[in-house]
Amino acid sequence: MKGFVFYNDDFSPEAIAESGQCFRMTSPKEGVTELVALGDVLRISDEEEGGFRFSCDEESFEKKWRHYFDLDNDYGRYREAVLPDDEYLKNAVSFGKGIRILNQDPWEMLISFIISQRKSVPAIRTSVERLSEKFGKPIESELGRRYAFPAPEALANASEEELSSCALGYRVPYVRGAARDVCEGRLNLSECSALDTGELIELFMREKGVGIKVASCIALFGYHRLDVVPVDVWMKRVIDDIYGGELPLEYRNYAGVIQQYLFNYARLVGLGRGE
DNA sequence: TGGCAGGCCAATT
DNA sequence: AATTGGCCTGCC
Repeated sequence: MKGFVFYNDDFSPEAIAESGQCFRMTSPKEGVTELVALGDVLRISDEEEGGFRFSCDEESFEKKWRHYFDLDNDYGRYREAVLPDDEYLKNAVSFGKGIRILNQDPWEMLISFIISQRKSVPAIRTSVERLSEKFGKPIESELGRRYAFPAPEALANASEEELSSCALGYRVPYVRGAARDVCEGRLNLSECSALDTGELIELFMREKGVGIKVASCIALFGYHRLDVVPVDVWMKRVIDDIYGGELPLEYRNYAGVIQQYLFNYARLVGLGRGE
């Protein structure tokens, strides 16, 4: 059987797919996860004894996917550093073991999270998928034909009608504006990786349709700024209801990771302490 | 079946 | 500086 088998007990593709940080990763059936990312298609299947079979060769795993899934980072140390009396977070990290913060493409994050406002996760998936089918480059794979996330030029040159047909609603001008800024050099997505986190967020907030929450998602998921906490309605509930208005300062250097465990747990399990 | 979605913008105090 | 209404439309 071809592919490359990887062993790690702190890696759960299915948990990542449901964790709300990515929109093109799904589990068609138990033990199988498929994704389109970085212009490529990948399938991950559970193997015996906690292994994962990646549908790629070892070289592409080492060069591409190891970094994409942040597999060299030890998430155990984050979970072990949970404060002893922080019961809710203890439950959250235990429940969310295997979640990682992906290293996704900043451009895809910019557009995906502009689209995400006032949308449910399934609705976001629908929009991103339609955009890709309409404007993305086809990728022939063993899973069939898939479509890469569209290039900036493709969205910058798209008509309003074409974009509207992807269920973007009032976000059409936001998406097109951001695409044009990237294409025409007003927003350089490579150069801004040199900025410090505050400047990075500030820069993205200059885009129409990008506020503090969306900019924070771009910083965390597109630039791997693990100290950034995107505060959406769920995180607001957690921060207010569980922590009385502020996350403990002890977690500040990796608060984005803690956020991901908390967000995931609150959304999938609930806000009650005992749950 | 209507209300709600992982917000943001612009107008108004 | 802080508050509030309006916004497209898919999904449960």
